[in-house]
Amino acid sequence: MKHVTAINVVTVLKMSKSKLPIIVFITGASAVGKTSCSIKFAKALKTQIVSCDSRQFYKEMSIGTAVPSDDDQQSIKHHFIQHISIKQTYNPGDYAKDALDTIKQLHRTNKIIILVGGPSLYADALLFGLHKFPKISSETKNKIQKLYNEKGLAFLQNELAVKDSKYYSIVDKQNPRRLIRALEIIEESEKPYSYYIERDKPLRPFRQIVVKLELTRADLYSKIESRIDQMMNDGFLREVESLYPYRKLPTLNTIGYNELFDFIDKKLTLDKAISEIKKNTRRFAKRQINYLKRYDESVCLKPPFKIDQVLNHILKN
RNA sequence: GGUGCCUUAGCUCAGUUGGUAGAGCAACGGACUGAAAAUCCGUGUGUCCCUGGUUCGAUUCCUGGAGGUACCA
Repeated sequence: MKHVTAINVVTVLKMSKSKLPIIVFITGASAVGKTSCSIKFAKALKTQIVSCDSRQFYKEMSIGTAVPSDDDQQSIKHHFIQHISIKQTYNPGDYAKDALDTIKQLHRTNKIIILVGGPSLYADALLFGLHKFPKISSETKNKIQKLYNEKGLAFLQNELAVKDSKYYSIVDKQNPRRLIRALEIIEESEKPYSYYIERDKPLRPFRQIVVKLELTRADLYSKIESRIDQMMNDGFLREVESLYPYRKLPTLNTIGYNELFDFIDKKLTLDKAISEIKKNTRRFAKRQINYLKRYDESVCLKPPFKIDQVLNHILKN
């Protein structure tokens, strides 16, 4: 196999058949080593990093979300790290719009941009686009939420079955979030949810290379444990205490923060809270690994996560 | 050393009046188009400590071991 090193990146790009600029999406489970890998690759490619980590967006959260260190952020320019407040509402659609603007700018000077973050709806929204949906007013949100609170899941199921039987046949009927979302769209626009998802998705002006970082389950779990111990040493509890007044905000419904709020409320001992954080992070990692399976066109890397394979992939396709 | 009790899933334990077993937690698998570190769904993974006996059949009853535990010495 032809050996490609970072030194001839320029050559690789010239040889690449595709004229489109490229996004290399570095992803994988929690604690797999995405941050350090992305910095390493960004240095090799002399480019910048866009984050799609939905918890590193927030100014007020840093220890529990493992944001890149100041040194790392100084050595490589990062975008969408701690750019908004937990008091703002922000969703994958907002992010995709913002990030698309930034990426268009960056692609003027860099043919390759690094995107980094766990696999998620935020990453999907940016990389592959979401369908265009109407904006939901807070009145509609409150109305549907109230219906659910007062009349229950079965009522939502019946509503959706009547108003959008097509989507009803494929939706997860036990999941209130899905039903609420669809009913919000219907309420707001008087068109069925399925109408929107049948239309074409917006095209993206770049080529996506998905790079999955992989560790054995045992290695991943032990990295998760030691990372959480490190967070506690770094003062994670103080960070959570400072956010206690905002604990009801949806954004703070997050692994780590939840369990430490319970400790502050004396519902858990500190040891129990920490072991719960570890357990919930393991489960989260499993969900992420599951989600990764949808990216069938991808490059899988095992430690030490070298860039060669990625460059070869760009060359070959 | 003696006596009692215990030994069943990764852990804590239930149970089978003899027909090869089930809860909680953990674990594992999956879904997911604007709350996504969220939300939702599914799965029992087992030399029932070992040994011999009784029995058509023993994880269950009996013999003898082993390990644990409590009390007495």
